[in-house]
Amino acid sequence: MARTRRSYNQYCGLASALDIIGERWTLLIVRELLLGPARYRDLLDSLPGIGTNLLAERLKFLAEQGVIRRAAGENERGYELTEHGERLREPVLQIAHWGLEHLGAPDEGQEVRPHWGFLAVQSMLDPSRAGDADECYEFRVDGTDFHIRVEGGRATAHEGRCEAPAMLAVTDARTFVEIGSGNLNPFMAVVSGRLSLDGDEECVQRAMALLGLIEGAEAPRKRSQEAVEAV
Amino acid sequence: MARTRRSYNQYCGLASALDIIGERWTLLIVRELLLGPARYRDLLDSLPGIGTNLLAERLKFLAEQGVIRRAAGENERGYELTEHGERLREPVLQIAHWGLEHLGAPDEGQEVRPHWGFLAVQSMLDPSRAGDADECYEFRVDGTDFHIRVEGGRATAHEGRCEAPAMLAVTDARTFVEIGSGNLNPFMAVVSGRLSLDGDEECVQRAMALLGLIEGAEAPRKRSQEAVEAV
DNA sequence: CTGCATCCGCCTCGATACTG
DNA sequence: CAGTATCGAGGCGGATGCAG
Repeated sequence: MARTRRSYNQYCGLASALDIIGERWTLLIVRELLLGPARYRDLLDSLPGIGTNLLAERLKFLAEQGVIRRAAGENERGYELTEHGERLREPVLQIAHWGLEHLGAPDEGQEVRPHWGFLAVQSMLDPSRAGDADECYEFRVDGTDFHIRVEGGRATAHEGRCEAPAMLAVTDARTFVEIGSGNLNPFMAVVSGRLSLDGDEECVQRAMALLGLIEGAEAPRKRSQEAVEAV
Repeated sequence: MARTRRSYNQYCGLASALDIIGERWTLLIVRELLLGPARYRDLLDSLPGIGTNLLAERLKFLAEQGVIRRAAGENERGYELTEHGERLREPVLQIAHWGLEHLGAPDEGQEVRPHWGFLAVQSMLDPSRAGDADECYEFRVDGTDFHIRVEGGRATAHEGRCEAPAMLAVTDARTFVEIGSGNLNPFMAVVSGRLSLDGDEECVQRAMALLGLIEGAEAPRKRSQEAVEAV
């Protein structure tokens, strides 16, 4: 007897979306796949506490709903987002950005993964702050490398290193996310030796501004795009 | 014995956000408050199936976390979003927009509320499509009125009616959301008498285009703002 | 080893009854 | 009207088993 899945039974876009991605762990699975294809074991490792059965069931359901698919690549087996799932990137990044403010100092027993730093950077990136510069900033977080490329007034995040970065930041995942959360000032982190910053001073300033880490210092970050207003 | 709240225990913005707004019903409560302050009873009515205890607990927790507060207004008692909660508007609207595609034809037993139509409009509004026009479009959905004002290249949604609307749409909530979901063509709805459209033809066209209902017809809607790209 | 399925204790959820 | 208290049902978390 096919168990009938729990639903809000509301004819509303949000309720419909939450029927799909509103269950426990689901958006965290999407988060992992936003950072690239992943195998079953990778997902288990990045989601400590999830039951193996739950992960399997979530994956199957998300595939049925067209949010993810089994990666077709030869030696790149595993799961990946479909285009439909990929369209969750923007809202999920914005929610991640919102949630950064709720992070306090890292607690014992709290898991951290270097690639979450990559996610944090993507959520902090404010494209409207990209100036006329044409340069890139590289980050090395616990062995996971990524960079931001500013080009033609657009700022984009990419995996891996880049050539001739205008700024190079080296740190551990915990420190990186703690800076993003606003609980740790990046320059304090340098002073305490937890972060290494190389590059021209102005470039460093631009990189920090691009991530909303300076200029407005402790003020709550706010995305520039206020698309819709309701009164 | 203070019960320790369930948490993902991950030092990550998204996990932190989901610890707050990831539980069942929570984002639907936020949805209701995005549409304006509401009393306890209003929320119960708009969230059929929620337990009274759950609603009370969610409200208390959201207030503790600074997402909502008890409305201070004299005769406007109830709950409302804080500024912090208000910053969930953009991502929540985008998720609602994403979920619209999953809505099929309205099912028996599915609840509909007129103000969800207002939400759908806000999620469908693509500000980049606002042209040079200076006009407004009025909607009357099962007695709930709202309008879109296009002015100075910006499109904003508002409650209530407007003066001299360039377009007036009158329909019921179910039909309205069904059109937004892409399952019902607005002109077919007019033909079948479920929707009444008044106004200059060009204005109607502009209004439909603004909501992504024509031009690309059945193609999946897509927000114009691709803020961050990851490769 | 990967990708699940099964089983079980527990906690959250959903519905109802009850109180200020 | 605005919640609190209570309790059964079911989803979740963890351990284990098993097929490819």
